[in-house]
Amino acid sequence: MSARYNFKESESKWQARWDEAGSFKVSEDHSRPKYYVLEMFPYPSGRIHMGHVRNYTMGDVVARYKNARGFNVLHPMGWDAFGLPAENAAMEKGVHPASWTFENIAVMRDQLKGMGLSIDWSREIATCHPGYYRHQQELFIKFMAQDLVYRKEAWVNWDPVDQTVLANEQVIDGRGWRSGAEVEKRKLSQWFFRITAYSDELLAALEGLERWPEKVRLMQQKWIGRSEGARVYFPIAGQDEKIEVFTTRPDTLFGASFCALSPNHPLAGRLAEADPAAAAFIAECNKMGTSEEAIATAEKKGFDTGLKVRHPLDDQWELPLYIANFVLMEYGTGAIFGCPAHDQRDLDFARKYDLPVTPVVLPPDAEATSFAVADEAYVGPGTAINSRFLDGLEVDAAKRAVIDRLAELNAGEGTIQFRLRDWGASRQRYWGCPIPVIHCEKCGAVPVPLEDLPVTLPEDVTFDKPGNPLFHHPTWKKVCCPICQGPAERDTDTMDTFVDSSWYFARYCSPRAEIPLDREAADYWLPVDQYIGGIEHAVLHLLYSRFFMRALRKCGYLDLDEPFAGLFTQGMICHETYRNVEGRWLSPNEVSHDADGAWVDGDGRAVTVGRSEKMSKSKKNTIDPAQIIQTYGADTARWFMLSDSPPDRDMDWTESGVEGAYRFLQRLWRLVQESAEDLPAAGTAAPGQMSDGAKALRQAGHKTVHAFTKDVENFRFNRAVARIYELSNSLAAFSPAGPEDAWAKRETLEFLVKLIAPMTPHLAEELWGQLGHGSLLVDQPWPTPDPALIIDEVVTVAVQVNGKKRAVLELPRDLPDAEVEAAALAEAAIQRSLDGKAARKVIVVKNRIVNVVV
RNA sequence: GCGAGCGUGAUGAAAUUGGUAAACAUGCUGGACUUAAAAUCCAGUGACCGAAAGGUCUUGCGGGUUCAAGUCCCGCCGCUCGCACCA
Repeated sequence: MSARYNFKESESKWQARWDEAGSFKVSEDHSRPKYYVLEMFPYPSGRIHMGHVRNYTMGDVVARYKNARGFNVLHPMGWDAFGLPAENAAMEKGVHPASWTFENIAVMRDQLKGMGLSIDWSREIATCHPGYYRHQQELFIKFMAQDLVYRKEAWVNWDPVDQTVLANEQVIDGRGWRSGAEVEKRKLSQWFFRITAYSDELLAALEGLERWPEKVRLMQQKWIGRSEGARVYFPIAGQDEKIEVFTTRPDTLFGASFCALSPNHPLAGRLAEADPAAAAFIAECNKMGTSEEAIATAEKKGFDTGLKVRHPLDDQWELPLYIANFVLMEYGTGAIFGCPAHDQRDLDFARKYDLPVTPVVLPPDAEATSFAVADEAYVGPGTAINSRFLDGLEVDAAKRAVIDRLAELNAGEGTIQFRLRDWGASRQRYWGCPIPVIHCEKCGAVPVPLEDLPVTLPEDVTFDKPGNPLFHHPTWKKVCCPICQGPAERDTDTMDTFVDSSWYFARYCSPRAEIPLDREAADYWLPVDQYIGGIEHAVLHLLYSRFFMRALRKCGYLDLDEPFAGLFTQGMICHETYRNVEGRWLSPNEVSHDADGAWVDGDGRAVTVGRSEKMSKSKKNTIDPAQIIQTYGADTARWFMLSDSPPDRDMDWTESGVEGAYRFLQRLWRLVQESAEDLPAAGTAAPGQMSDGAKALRQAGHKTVHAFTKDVENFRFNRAVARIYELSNSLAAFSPAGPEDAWAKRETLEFLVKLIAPMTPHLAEELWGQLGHGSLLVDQPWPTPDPALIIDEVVTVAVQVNGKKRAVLELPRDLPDAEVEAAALAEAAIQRSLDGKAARKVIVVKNRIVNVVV
């Protein structure tokens, strides 16, 4: 018997045992309820980071817990393996993206296995493998047939550094989400997923996602951005053309004083061809930055086209038509009507160009004769004024009335506008899923016949010039048209990597199937019961996946709307930051304490300690999990990850915290070592008599099982960990007075070991063996507390006088209120506080508190 | 600007959802063991007054509701995140 727990030996031993036993391999089993636990799959960057450790530890706790509860648990792992970094590595280091990626996967797979995760590795997938992406190509073709994928020429966000198109979701503050380069506008022919076909459904179904964080649902709701309003037509005076406008406030139509076009509006473009001044104005608008600063400070500017438009409800009424810098082509129709009295931007614009400001909504407490708008537009509720047939109507009624009238006159109609736009998914990159389409001059864009899939990536590519290596490849794109057999060209774009991650969770159900999804497997396992990952995917990945589910349904692959029934978003891992005297960032292992306890760098120079921030390479405040696992073991890393900080909150990684976790696990091991010999044999029946101390210990054990279980169910892992500390303190303080007491100790120790099993599985297996069991703990059921033992017979009741605690009483549980009151008033400390005064009122809260009011 | 969240000891945090504020841990202080250190074990640790018994104060700030407020309501202050010229 050694004096210390040898985690290295133990961890590899148990990992091998589980592997031999096939403990985590699962298949469809209709005799048991299923549970699908999934953590967001990693990008194979080369090494796992602390965020992975936290993510996969939490998922593993859920998976192992559900397994012990008798569920058939699917817990798979794979690789989000396409993407730009592989191409960057190819350019920088001259390695092929494929070999770079697969080498990274090999390293990271070993690292993850070292964590002791309960993963069914037989289901591993990599999105860059033809065995995966060939099915994605099939899906793409099926989507095309259902009109869920289409091609159009569009203004796109062009990242000049990465030389590729970005989706709107990937443009952050006018910059590429990956490169950080300022995004340009370009017009290109692109493939789009028709996500807007489901705008309404994606929005409405959010409500049913009860096990999703409110925050994420709200973000998606805003992103989809539904607004009700009207489309209104303004005929151009003297021409046979009309301007189409979207408004959410058709009730303010009689307050209109101008119309304005976006600089990118087709009509604006035509005007610019004839008018150099208009062209100059548009050029100026396009130059303006899209950064948040530029937008916030931008002045409203317009260019008077000289054209007039006629009011849709009064053809004698003409309004000036401007081109205005604040009108977006991407939203609505790219044209607006301006009602300055009730829209702040319109008001700013009207003041600058001296246009009329007519109030048409009267606030509830204002006088029609005196109400006027000065510098602030009125956007609140009220009744219509100066609005002819609408006068006197409330805003909502006025909206309905005006929409009816517009419809009668063929001058407009009620409509619903979404902010969400179709998902542009073409990328001018090599390391992605090739778009399975052939372009033929005669036949157009022709899908590759299914029997010709996969369209594989050529291996002989070069990365010596910017742009798309597939496009530069000498032969790859030259093919025959599948329809007319004439010369044709492959589409040389690849799919956005978010396509890969939009259905991988479904592929895990039948990872080796010859078809994209095996219907039976998908029906059994889906939806994912618990999905866990970072909040950064709140919109992109989670919205695309929800769309994909519906698209798959439409193509007949499965019959489900929502991919993720439960979602948990974890917090980030933070660490202190360090800078040397020159202000350069230093990593935690470049700094140390000197003799006086001050931080110094390797040369003994002073180091400035900054606040704790999200671990990042740029600030060099990362800790390598591999090093931690090497030094302290996987269980310590896992235990610390779950301790202290609530899982949805950011947590601080500290050396002392890890050491504390390590010491505790050692302590648990010693606790079992020291007790094991004196315990009755495993499985011995409960004795009749035991000491009060032993009874109290049993009670503590059963209560802990009860509370711990609830904590795990509710993702309160930090609280669960604290309960283990409490129970182990009780155990350490307990010394059995005889064999009956030792039985209680065994029961409690076994509870403890079973409870920690999902969190520190290797140590738990080891201790289970030490307690004399030959079975694998991973096959043991979750413990069940005795309901009789989780209720106290004696309760502690606080007694207050006027709300201030004056005494604490130990009373039998459920004592009648009158007796509790009598006991409280009889207490000396209470009598002293009352100081002879009579109680005016006594409030008794059962088993909890008494408040004496004087 | 709009929306959401948060604010509790030296620190990470608990608080049965309106009922004993600070569980558990880290750190720190003292002690035991040791030639010494580490490890381990024991005790203490919100602030103030007091020798003690005990008392007073305390959950960002100010009000309110209530027998009772960290928790509910109103108004400020601060921090974090998301969206942002969305008609």
